[in-house]
Amino acid sequence: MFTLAEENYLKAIYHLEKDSKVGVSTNAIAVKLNTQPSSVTDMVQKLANKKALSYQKYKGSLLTKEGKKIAANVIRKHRLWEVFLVEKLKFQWDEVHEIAEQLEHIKSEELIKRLDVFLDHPDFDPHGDPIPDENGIIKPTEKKLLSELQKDQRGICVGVKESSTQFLQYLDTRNIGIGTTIKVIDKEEFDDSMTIQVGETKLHITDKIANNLYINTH
Amino acid sequence: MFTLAEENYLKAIYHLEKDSKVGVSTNAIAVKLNTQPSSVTDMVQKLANKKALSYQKYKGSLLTKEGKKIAANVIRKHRLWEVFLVEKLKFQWDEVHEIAEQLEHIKSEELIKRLDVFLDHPDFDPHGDPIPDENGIIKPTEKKLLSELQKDQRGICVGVKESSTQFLQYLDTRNIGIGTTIKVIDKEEFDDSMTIQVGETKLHITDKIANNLYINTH
DNA sequence: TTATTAATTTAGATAAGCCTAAAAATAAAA
DNA sequence: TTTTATTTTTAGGCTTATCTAAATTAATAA
Ligand SMILES: [Mn+2]
Ligand SMILES: [Mn+2]
Ligand SMILES: [Mn+2]
Ligand SMILES: [Mn+2]
Repeated sequence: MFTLAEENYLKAIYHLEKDSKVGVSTNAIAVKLNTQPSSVTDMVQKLANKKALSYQKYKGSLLTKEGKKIAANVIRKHRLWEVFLVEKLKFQWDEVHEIAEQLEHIKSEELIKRLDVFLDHPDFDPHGDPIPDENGIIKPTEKKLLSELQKDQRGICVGVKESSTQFLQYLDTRNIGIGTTIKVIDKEEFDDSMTIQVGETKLHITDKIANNLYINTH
Repeated sequence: MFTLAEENYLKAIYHLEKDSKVGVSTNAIAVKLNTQPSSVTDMVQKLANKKALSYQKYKGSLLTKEGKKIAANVIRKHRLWEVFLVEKLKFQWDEVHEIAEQLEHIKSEELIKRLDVFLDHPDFDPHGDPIPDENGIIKPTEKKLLSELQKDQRGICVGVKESSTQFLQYLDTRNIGIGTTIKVIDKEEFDDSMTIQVGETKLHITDKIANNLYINTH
């Protein structure tokens, strides 16, 4: 059994591991969890004892198979609850993360099984993030950043990379959401800004925006 | 703000206070929460500092207005979640308590407000217990114990006093639930057992059963 | 009313999860 | 390859929520 704090560490390390094959640094974990590096050292040593990750002094941490499974399951719960909050309780997509941070730690296999059924086995959360299955498997999806699109290319917005309230509300006011069709009208090489078409309206966006929107071009 | 542990103490004291106007004894709280009396002393002193209850050495504890409000709100959340689990996720009524014990501590006013709407403002939980409103008010309901009924009286089962899995499953196998009409066919003075009619079938029950079923005779 | 028993509190520990400050190891720069 | 800077760990503390054992107070019985 893993405590709430332990689950949060595993989840953080899971997200940080994503790209790098090399050990996740103690400092990176500390930044992500808003704690001190010394606290992280304590905890990763504990998690190493519990076989949830492998850890070598000064070399960082890597989740074990077991650790990955725990982390993926917490993420599964987080995202299923977010779907529930948006689909059933009619929350906005920028309001659900904090609550899901709490709900993801509720312990009951049966609860999640039934929630999944109740929500009709959703594949993605309200931010377009994929929901791992019961075994922690995430099926890969076709998507690229809007910034990677060329002039005149079009696609459907399938997710956000950032999901801060600020960014989500920015998108809301511009009528951009999951499912929205976006076409690149023009790209400015100098500052990587672009003009896009959303519905009837043209919009000029900075690279920061274009780097945080996932698009499916198929 | 109150911690999970503090909320559990307040809830326990709230339930224990129900009848007695006198202070709730330290030992009673310890028994209810399955802790040692010394732990209770520590905690009630802390809660007294936080103005959630009044406490005098050797005299027990009594919730303040504030303490009662916190407790009632936790109970409100517990019962709303139980309704959700049974009505929406199709859990049995004997399966929901443990999960609700966790869910009751999720912190979000908005969540509960919306859950209440989603469930269509239920007045009672799956065990027939009343759900306090946003102000912690519980409207009094007409009910008496089945054991208080006289021969030939009839009524509708509106709640259970005990709600252990064992008892709830006992009722399930005998087709007794909230809403079931029960008629007293006969009462045995010697051991307080009774014969009751449930649907087409007659059933002989002990005083222990009759003392744990709430009946509305109107 | 005194002696005994029961209830309650205090004292002192422990584990989890965090912190600050100092020491040690590694990485980067000169 | 030294020196310097950065990262990471260790040492020592703190808070919350527990516990056990001992002391104290209240209740009950003789
Ligand atoms: Mn989220
Ligand atoms: Mn999300
Ligand atoms: Mn319950
Ligand atoms: Mn209930």
